[in-house]
Amino acid sequence: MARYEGVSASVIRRLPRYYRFLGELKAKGMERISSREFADIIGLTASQIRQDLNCFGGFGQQGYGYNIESLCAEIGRILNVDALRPTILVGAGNLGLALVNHMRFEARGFRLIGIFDSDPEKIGHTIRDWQIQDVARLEAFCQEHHPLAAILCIPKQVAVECADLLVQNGVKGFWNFTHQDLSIIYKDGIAVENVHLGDSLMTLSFNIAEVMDAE
Amino acid sequence: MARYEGVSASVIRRLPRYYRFLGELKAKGMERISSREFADIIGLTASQIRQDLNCFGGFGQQGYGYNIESLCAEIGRILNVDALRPTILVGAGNLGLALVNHMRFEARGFRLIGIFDSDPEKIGHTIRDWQIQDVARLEAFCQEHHPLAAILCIPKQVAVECADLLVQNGVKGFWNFTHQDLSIIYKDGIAVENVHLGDSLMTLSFNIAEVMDAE
DNA sequence: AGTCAAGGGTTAATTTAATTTACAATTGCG
DNA sequence: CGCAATTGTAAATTAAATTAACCCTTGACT
Repeated sequence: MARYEGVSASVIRRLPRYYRFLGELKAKGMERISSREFADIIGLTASQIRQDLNCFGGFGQQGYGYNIESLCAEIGRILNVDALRPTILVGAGNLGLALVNHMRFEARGFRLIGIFDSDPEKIGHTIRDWQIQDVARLEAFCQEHHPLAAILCIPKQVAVECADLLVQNGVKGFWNFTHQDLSIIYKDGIAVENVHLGDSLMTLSFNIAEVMDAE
Repeated sequence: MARYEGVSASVIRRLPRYYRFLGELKAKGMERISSREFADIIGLTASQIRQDLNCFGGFGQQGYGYNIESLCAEIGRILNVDALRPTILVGAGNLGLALVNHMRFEARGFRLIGIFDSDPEKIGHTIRDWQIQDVARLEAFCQEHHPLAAILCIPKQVAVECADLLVQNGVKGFWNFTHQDLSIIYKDGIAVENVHLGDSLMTLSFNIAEVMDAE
């Protein structure tokens, strides 16, 4: 049984936002906040925030509000940001490398343990602390180091083949930047977060057309 | 009046997916498809596809199905992928450059006309066809070349200042990779597409914890 | 030509989810 | 000790997404 079955996906998607804003407030030195103040900052309503949080338990105090530090810690625990799952990157192109250089994986529950690519030009090069390995060694690596998560920045044509191999070797989640919709393939038991940047850009295209027509 | 007021955001967000799959089918040489077949491929139901498309008009033929090429063209027209809006990139770090190198902007309604950064180390360097310019020249550049869209890959602290300057100089839409939620600031008249990769990664963290607990 | 099966257009019905409202219960503070 | 603030929570409301149903057109086959 999953920990939080029945909590809707939209609530889950708001948690990282709460976490992000709370982290900023904490950094500013604030100690407590009411749902109303928080709502103004984050752009929601007070009751929605209270209701979202109550899906997971009561983290506030009546008459006082929420303690920023402890609420932040609670949401971090719900999101499992301390898990430090062994994670690999497959595909060391521009995008993959940008992610390695930019993302604070350790602050979000992931620990990078390997980078793979098929391009002989790239294999052997070192990015930060990691040496790019031949994707041919992927299965052997999995059997030795047991990654739980994988970041896919590879061409669509090889995405399914690669993902299947990883699933068979124990990977439980994908951060998927390929054009292949993996969520269609793995219905249960595997977590997939698709990031379709192209779709996002086209949505923007539509919305720009809308606001320009509205004038 | 906007062109498609009243069409819900979730329908809009499905359009790029339709467009993407139709493009693949077209590339495979297929000519026609029924809503049922398409539903199986894309992972939805036939009637949802019919209903989504009917928000914009009737593109199919009863007893025949949809002509793939013309449906693809229609959706492209709705999404405005032929607009070729003058677009700038602000922030030439790893992520910004990965986007420039990877995204097919021209296929999605955008034409890159300039790249800006504040780092003297970067200014002057050439990426593909574009020379990185000093962000101090941003306003002058806008007044001369009138960009309509901007891709923001800059630190949170300068995001609002930069966005305000661009809005004042006619920019109508942002593809926002900063941690600053711009959609809170610009309610109407400006299109904002936030891409919070950190939030996406945390959502994955939650979902991996869920599937692992479910076992 | 005529018949029939296939399949989209369209409206209605259903289900589900998101949101708001409301108020009792609790706490901090003066 | 009492008041103002503010959460917890359930109920009510609203909105949206989804499914179902059926008519109508089209193309294919005889």
